[in-house]
Amino acid sequence: MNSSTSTKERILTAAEALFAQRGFDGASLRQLTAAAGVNLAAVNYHFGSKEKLVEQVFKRRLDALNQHRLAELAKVAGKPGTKLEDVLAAYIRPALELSHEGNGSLFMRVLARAFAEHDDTLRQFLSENYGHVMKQFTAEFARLLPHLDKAELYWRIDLVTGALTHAMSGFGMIQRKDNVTEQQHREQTAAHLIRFAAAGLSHP
Amino acid sequence: MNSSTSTKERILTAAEALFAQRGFDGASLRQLTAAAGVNLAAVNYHFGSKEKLVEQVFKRRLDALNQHRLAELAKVAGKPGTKLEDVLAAYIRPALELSHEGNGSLFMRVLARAFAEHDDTLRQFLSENYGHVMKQFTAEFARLLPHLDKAELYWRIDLVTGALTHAMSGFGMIQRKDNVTEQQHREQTAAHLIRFAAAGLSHP
DNA sequence: CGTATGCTCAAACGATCGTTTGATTCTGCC
DNA sequence: GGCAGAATCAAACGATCGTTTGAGCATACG
Repeated sequence: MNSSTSTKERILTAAEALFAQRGFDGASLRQLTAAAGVNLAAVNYHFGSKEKLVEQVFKRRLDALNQHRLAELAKVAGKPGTKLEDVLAAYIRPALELSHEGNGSLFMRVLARAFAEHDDTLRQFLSENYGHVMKQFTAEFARLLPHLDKAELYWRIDLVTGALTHAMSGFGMIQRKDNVTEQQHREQTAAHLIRFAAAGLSHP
Repeated sequence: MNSSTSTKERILTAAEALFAQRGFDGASLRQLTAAAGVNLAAVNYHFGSKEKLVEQVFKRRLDALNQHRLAELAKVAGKPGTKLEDVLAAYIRPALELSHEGNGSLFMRVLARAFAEHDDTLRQFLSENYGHVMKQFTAEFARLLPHLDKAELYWRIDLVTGALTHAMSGFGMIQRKDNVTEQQHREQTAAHLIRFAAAGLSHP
């Protein structure tokens, strides 16, 4: 049924890369299928439409991300010794580590782009996949920050998410230097982000 | 030469709104000119091309934003009594207040979208318009945070910018309630952001 | 008044888009 | 081997895109 990698998988990988570079509208199916080495009609045959393909590109990565995040959260949630930094690490590290799986760093740009596209159907799709994850994290944050009321906590988590999204997309001034590996850079980013977020979350 | 508002101005205003809703690629010149009440050919006549129009949409707002930011910074930079929150206010408030000028809130989405689009020419354009502003703010931050080395400071400013961009675009969980005006909501956002950023910037 | 200039307009151009079609090739099973 | 269904292919479809064209209208100046 498959060659070394299936047509479907090759399309998803090429789509992720091309969407990251050119955007969802900017990347045409002709560029996409050419990069994947498949026929133009393959996308509509396997996915039904370009829009469905976009959803699948997201689903493939977001399912893994959410699973990873919740697994890390489960290790520390509710435990007596848990620190704020531990929960932040469970929230932040899986997102940044997504770039370690093949071509995952491109997905970060896709994700950041999706946030900006502000497309309602896509936004709803993300909300459905993110909703229960955010709920669990918020509950644990609330446990560790009992002096904050709910509204105040929501504000601060939102700002943390903003900083994380920004850092994930790699748009900022901070660029990886040639003498550090991508993994080292990611760990630096995570460490900075966790300390920054912890200070921003817990200040009186 | 002009009607009540000139064709050029009507195009710019309609473009800003439509770009925010549909994106740069998603908004067609036919939708745009129809919304502006002008002829289809007017865009190419007055701006030369769609791409030039995009640049002008940015330039109109970014010039005002940079001017406003630098004016606020000049009030506090180098002064002995200046607090970190004062510099952050000069950095953050003009960005959020951009939404008070007509239809300015739509521009925030356009800006956030431009960050995500990652288009190199647009990125370079933003860098050229932002570069000297960031330099001046960074210098003042460095003065008030002498215990941070340059690399550490860059990291933290980058994260602040991420949180600001996120808050500006209004993508987060935090939505304006019906019982608060837009101005009140913007001031709440600014206050939260400044305190959050101050804690994240100045932590040991 | 005549004319030059700036602007607007309907119409068309070529290009590219996502999608569909129908024939062809590949694959697994009896 | 032969057949059924899945998969791939080249080709074309209609729609929409940004841009260009050339005629028509307005305004200002001699």
